[in-house]
Amino acid sequence: MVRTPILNVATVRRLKAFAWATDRQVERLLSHMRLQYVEKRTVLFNEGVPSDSLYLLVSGVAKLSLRSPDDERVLVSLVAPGELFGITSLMPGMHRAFRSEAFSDCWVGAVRPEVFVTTLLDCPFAEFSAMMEGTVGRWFALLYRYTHFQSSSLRQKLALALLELAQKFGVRDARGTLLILKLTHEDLADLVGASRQKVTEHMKELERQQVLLRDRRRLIVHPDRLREAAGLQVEGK
Amino acid sequence: MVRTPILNVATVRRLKAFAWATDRQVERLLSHMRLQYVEKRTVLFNEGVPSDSLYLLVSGVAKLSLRSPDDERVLVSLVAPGELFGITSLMPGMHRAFRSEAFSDCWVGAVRPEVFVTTLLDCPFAEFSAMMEGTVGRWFALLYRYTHFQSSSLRQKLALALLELAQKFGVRDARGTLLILKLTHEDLADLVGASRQKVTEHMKELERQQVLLRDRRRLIVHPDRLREAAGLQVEGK
DNA sequence: GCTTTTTTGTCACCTAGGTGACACATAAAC
DNA sequence: GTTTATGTGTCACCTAGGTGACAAAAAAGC
Repeated sequence: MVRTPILNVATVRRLKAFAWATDRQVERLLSHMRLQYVEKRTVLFNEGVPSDSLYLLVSGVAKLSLRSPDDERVLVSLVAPGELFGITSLMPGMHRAFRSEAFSDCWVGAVRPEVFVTTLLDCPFAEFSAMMEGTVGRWFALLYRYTHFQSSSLRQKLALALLELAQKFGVRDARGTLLILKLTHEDLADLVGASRQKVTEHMKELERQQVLLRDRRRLIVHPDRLREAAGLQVEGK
Repeated sequence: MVRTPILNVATVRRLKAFAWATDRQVERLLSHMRLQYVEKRTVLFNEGVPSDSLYLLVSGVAKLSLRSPDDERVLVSLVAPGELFGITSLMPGMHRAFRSEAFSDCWVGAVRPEVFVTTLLDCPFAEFSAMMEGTVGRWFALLYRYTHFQSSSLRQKLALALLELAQKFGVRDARGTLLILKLTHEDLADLVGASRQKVTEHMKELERQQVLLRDRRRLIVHPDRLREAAGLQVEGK
């Protein structure tokens, strides 16, 4: 039998969670928190699903992971007691970036993000989350790219990087998506952490396969074919 | 001669910046924004320095990069017009994570983060930034680890991962920092994106070098020696 | 236009780390 | 305790990608 832990202001302070909040705020927050026991290996949420809860790890160890293009599991992070996780819930309409599961038996507290924000910050949730999205959202994209780089071949990294660039710097064009910046192979190499020579080889190969072409020093990519050529699943935005 | 761009509400809308803000707010924000021309290759800020400004890229392309353990430059991201960057300034006392420089000639608008937050959100800056730190701060640590993984040897990745774990799960002990979780070599391998076998080899080697030891299935690491053994600079927190 | 510098394309060669295989140690299950 | 499953240590071998070198092509300077 498992003993339910007591979750009060003192416990929260010991966990060093919400360090910046007043006792009053913490109390109010706790009254809205559902405490749950999660057995080792149980999945709390999967990547890609809508995110409607914010979690506080009370005890045990949780794990964040993702599935790479070739179906390997990448362990992104281990979560320690006192940490908040499931942070995508603070951004409107954002889906979970990682899968979360219990690495050991855990006690987890869940709150609705609106409650979290309004009790700790006294500002409308919608405004706060728009702000988050507008500022930190970018970093997410970065984190996304880097975590997916782990366990990818150079070819896939290149594809991922080009897709990101197409999204940021691309304009539609009769032949595909034109990147409005002049990139050398060396720039690309620095971006994906590879040598210039290998990047040249792969770029040539990609041109041969018609997934991209060059007009002087400007790249034109074909996102769908690129995703396909790299063996990434073709996903709707 | 370079023509100074006009920065008004219409321009901001076209750039799709601050999409969530009202015209009134944008106007107020712009009145506090210093517009500056940054010539290609000019460094706007370096990693590690205190961060006191938030930037909006108005035109051109900016670049975020960092110096890896073995002194290579990692290109972390290219910034497109309309993007905010220098986001560390939204977290109290946080230093810049990346170097930022102009990838092409740029026009950049700078604001003080307090002004940014208070005009767009109507909530005290200190509260907002504490909140940011408490929620998103964790991701930064992740992004930090992953960007530094780029261009590191397995040995260094392992060291980086163990240091992070020591910080999260470590308790001081006569012999060093004891990690209060049971990790298999396979877990570590998943964490750094390597094969189990090679992780075993490197762990053995690290034990031989006395930078870590094992008590049953618990690790005890010596952070300073670990940093040294991996050729990471020993930096003050 | 011509010259100089930067970028591209392609070699041949080398190394870090992946893979499979298997023996041994440790821990969990009963 | 015994059995079974899970982790560890260490091979020999293979492959993706790094390195250096150099010629051809493009850009940039002038």
